[in-house]
Amino acid sequence: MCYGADMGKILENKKKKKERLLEAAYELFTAEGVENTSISDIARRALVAKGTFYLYFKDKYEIERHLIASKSNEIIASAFKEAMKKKIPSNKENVFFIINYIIDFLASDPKLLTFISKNLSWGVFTEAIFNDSEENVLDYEKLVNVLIYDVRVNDGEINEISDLSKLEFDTSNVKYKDVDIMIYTIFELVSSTCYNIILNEKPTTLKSYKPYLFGLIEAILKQHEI
Amino acid sequence: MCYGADMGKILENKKKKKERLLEAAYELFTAEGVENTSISDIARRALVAKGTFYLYFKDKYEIERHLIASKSNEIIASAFKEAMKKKIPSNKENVFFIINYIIDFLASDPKLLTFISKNLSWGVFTEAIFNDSEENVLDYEKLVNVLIYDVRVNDGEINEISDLSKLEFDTSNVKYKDVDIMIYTIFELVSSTCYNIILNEKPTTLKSYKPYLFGLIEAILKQHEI
Amino acid sequence: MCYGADMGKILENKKKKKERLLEAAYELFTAEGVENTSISDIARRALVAKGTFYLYFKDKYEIERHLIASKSNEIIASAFKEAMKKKIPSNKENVFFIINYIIDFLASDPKLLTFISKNLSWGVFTEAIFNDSEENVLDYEKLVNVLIYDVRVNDGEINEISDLSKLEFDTSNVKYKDVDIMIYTIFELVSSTCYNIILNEKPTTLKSYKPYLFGLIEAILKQHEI
Amino acid sequence: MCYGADMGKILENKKKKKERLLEAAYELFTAEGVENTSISDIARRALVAKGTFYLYFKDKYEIERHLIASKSNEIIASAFKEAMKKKIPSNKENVFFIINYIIDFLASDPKLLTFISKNLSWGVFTEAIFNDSEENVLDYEKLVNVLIYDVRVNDGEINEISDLSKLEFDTSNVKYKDVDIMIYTIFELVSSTCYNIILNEKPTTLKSYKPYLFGLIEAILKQHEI
DNA sequence: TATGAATGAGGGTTCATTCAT
DNA sequence: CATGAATGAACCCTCATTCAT
Repeated sequence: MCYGADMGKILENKKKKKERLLEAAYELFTAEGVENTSISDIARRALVAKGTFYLYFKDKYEIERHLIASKSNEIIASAFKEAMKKKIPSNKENVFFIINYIIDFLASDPKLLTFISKNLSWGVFTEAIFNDSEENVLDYEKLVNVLIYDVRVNDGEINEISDLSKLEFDTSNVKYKDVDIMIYTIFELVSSTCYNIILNEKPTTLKSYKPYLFGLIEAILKQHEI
Repeated sequence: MCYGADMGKILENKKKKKERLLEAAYELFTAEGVENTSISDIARRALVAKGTFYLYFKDKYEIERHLIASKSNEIIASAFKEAMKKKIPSNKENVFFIINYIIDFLASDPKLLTFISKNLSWGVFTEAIFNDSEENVLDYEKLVNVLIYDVRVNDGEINEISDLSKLEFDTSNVKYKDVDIMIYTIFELVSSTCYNIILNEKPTTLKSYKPYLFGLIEAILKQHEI
Repeated sequence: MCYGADMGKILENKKKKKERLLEAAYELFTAEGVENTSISDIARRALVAKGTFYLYFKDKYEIERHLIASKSNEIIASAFKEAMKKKIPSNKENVFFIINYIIDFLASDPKLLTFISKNLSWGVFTEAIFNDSEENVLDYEKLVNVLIYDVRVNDGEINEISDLSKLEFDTSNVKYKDVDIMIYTIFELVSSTCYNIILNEKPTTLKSYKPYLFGLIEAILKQHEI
Repeated sequence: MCYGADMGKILENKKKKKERLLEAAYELFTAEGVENTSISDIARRALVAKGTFYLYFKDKYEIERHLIASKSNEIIASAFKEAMKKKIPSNKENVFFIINYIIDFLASDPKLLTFISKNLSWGVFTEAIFNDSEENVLDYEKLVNVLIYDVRVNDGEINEISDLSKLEFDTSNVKYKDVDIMIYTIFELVSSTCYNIILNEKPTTLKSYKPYLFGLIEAILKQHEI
């Protein structure tokens, strides 16, 4: 029948379908919750037959994992990009900028926050970073650099990502030990405390909480200073 | 269903049916997850007819809330009790003792940790404390005292629980401001960071993480010192 | 998309399934009553999976409405067709013929009578006629013509169905006012009185009741003569 | 235990419970519909244990039949009583008065109408009259007298109720044949036509319909005049 | 590839009925 | 007589998954 169409178009179409499924799923997940969304719903919204879903994803949870990974990376990558632009010289200021960027981003999109936070943990996060061979993968190495080192770092010297604790750059007069633990702690502190505060303004508002939060992050950095 | 001859057992069952349902639900929730547990499963495991479930609980989530509240309170209450026994004079030491107790308790019961952590947030926690008029209710007031004030505090002076931030006792030479935010932060920090560490020993072991954690708690306390 | 080759077959099959469901439902409704028939029963009898039912009908009552409408229309349409064939010149005789036809039809199929009479009211009847855009729809306009006007009526002149009371054709020397009320009264009288008489022969037999009934219908017609 | 109490009180209490159950059922049936009312609901509203229901009624439908019979009789009896009071000399006027009374009564209580009309047919009606040995039984004989004979009728002459067709009183100058059929027709005509008209004002209002209705009743009476 | 009709297991929920007290 | 906890069958409905087209 229609098999005379050129292959490029078909492939493009295929890609588009996956994209549409992801998009549809995201809209439904954020609006109704993952548990209240059926594969039928997703397919219907993507204007795709139900059976087609299974050509791209195993089940609802695979699409969920995809979304969590890509949405997280999206946020972090854009924070990272903005930080790069600013060329902030101080490590601490860089960390602050990035975290502040992420918090404000999530505060401006509570549905995304709800979706991400209910599912995202540091475990999922690092898993996504290291295991996902897809296009959205974040360069964790660079992230760390932006977060805690001066951007003038020599790239060539960091290639053993899984051994972050050994990263000790001399790019400023401050060095850190146990960088992975440090990042882990910051990540968990920020995500867990901000969730309620953004969504319910409890026990206080985001604005009035930030001084405490950044004070603590400073303390975490100090803890790991050598 | 055939109950056999022993009437005493029937009576026992009647009295403890709710207990049995809670117990069965807890076992299934921790083993299979809440979403993968059906009311049928719970009833079957509790050796009770499916319809009987509805005599005690509205749905799966009511039983879940019950369990979260009671299990949390159990832990916190026993930590609190132990702390009382010790009569630790210093506030900081008290806080450290209680948090350490809870962490070790959860580390010794990973199933409980999985269940609690997936469901417990500070919001649920305080809700449980303030709204639940059931038997397991924790005395939040005393908890706060144990956590941050000297135990010799005069109880009569604290009765406005909802205005925790105004509690400023002169029982030690240290006073705190924004106590609710302080507790919130500690709670979220501890629960979110310990989850992965206990269950996966990632990014490090509990033992090696504790110094960082308690260092941070100390920083939080210092932040709120007046 | 392009798989339209055997769509005809699929659609035909679908139509058959709907038919089977309707048939099964009808048999069960007449034998056991609507309230005593479950969707499971209907699906089982239609040799179809339970879930399949929901592909065609929202619930038991949708199928019931379908059946009432189609069965009623079937009867009335065939009465109407027969009357057309006869080319009876007198209005009154036309009305008598049609009503008599319907009564005899129902008397010959008590199950249908039970089903129809328990559910059919004039409200349902007219609703079916005007709102249902399906294949079984009766041409109410023509029905009215056959019932009370000479069949030589010029169709073009009647197109405002909702304003039946204004239909006043000069096709015979008799005109009627309040035609809708007239039809309503005849409909209700016939259906309510015949129900017991056909099913129980109480308080008399159908044969001996007919003179009274048709005498009354004549009186109704006379009431509305202008 | 309480078996020392006098029997009168116990019996009275028993009667009260039955009464309460009937009352509760009526309220629920009219408000929610019979099918949407459970035995639990009835018992709860009657402030009686669920098991107690079964001491008085076999099931929901027994209580329904009770109610239909008693409510119908209530209406008819009060119409009858009012007619007696008026001492209307003419048969026709008597019939008109009673029917008008009933129609207006039902029009003023649509919930009762819904309940009665969905269930009441002439069959149920006469069954109730003849089979029910309870307190609310209507004196059908007197009813007929009031409806179609002068009230000065000699009671002694009518005692074969089941042979109503033989009742031919000389109390006015008008005699009727086939009285049972006559009453049947009037009953069915009135109840079926008034249902929609009262509840939906379709196809017209009650007020504007009455002339037609009473015209027809007059025609029915005339049909049976000897 | 793509489709969407069909499936049927399994979930939640209700409720008439029983029965030990 | 009265109770009401317990039962479990039966209901409705959803939905992941399959498969012929």
